[in-house]
Amino acid sequence: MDPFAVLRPRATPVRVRRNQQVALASGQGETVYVVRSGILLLQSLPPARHRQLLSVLYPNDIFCATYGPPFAAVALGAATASELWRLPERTFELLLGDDAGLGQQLNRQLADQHARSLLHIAMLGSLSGEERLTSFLIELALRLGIPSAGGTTFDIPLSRNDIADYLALNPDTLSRISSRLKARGLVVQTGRGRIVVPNWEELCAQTPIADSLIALHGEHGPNANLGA
Amino acid sequence: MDPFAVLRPRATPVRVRRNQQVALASGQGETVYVVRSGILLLQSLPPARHRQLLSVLYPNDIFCATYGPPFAAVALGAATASELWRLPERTFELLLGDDAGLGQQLNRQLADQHARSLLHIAMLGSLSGEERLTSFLIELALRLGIPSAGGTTFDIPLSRNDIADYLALNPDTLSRISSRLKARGLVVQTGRGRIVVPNWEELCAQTPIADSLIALHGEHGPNANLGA
DNA sequence: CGGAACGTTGACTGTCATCAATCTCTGTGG
DNA sequence: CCACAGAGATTGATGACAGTCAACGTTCCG
Repeated sequence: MDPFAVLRPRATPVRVRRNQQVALASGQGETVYVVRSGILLLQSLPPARHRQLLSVLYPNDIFCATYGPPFAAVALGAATASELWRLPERTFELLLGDDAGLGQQLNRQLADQHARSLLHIAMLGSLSGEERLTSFLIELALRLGIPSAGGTTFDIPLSRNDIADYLALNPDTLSRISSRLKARGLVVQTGRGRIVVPNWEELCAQTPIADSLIALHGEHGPNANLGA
Repeated sequence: MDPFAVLRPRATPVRVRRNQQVALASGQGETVYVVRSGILLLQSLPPARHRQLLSVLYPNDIFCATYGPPFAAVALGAATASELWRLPERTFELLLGDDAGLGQQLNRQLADQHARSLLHIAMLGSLSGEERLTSFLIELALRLGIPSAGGTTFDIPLSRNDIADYLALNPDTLSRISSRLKARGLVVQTGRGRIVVPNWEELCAQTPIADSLIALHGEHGPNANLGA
């Protein structure tokens, strides 16, 4: 159930609050992070340019500064209060050497994250703004949604600006798009940052990558039923 | 020098011609491919929609169907005549278990490829069409360029449409952009699909991600000098 | 209550996609 | 060797979508 539980004795737990940044260039040797709970955002901050969110990290996701992208302005920030495990890269590699099964788990995990990045490329490259937002809502519903009376309910852990930067849209444009979705009844807003999807099939019909999203995110949330 | 040479005795060499597709869903068990020479393109072909190139694979890059993205219409095609090594996934995992150093090499390689995907997300998300094309030309120059009299020379192994699909641009728009670059003297065309970059610094100044491109692609080509 | 941050909406602008016409290159056959 | 056909590349005209700027509303702080 918990593929990385074996790391626990060697890991340093780290708690971060919402909007807190996680130090990456820690000086003394590189570090591996394993997300235990919460949601983190990998972002690039090019000078004098819009921030771009590169990926959203969910529990069990792994981030490693050396394995990660070597560009200057990359940072890891918390979208919600989160718990991480921190391991020195050297320790991590020793543990991998000891346990072949762990290495295989690691490969699968990293491959899964890579696949999500590739899907995100396809999203940015070939979908319209409206399709991108519906795709993202489907992703969140799969990860965070809980079945409820009027449909699937979930909180949106990212701010408006975060979502805009993730989907490569302007915050203004994003606001327009989400107003359109609400007007069409595809989503219902119930309180600040809380969303209900009344008709799952109809939402999925709005984007050509619904199947891929279900394949990549469907088995992680508390509601594998949505994939069916 | 050749981190994956140990795979040779267990691998099946596969040769592909330009534009040939590599079968992915091989039925009996999953397969791992290691690129030995040439350039391959990972593409997604959503129904009734534009093709999107997800990544460009260079020698030593690894592709594995299970590790790769699980969406329906993903295919691997050859941009140039190429040679691959094919291994059953099971064999690959056994070899990894035998040799801890190999596992570490594999992790580094996959991490490098993931970093390239993240950089591509940043490209699509935050760069203009013109910046995307110059970034791609820098990438090709780093990988394929050879120093010559008037600057750095290289052949472009992708067709116009391939490049457009990779950069998420329309072929028409791409043509306009490349005409603009030629008019500004940033690149010089010498024959079909052959390019000379007369002024490397000036080309790099056109994109904010030049440093990242050099970090990710600079140590692979025959001209590490460009990174300096 | 006031202020700041964030979100929404409208008017305008710019970039890129689309469609269509023309041009260039390449290979083929007379 | 030249003419021709076909594919691919270029270029122009036009339109749609998203970005920008500005004004207004809302929420959440002190």
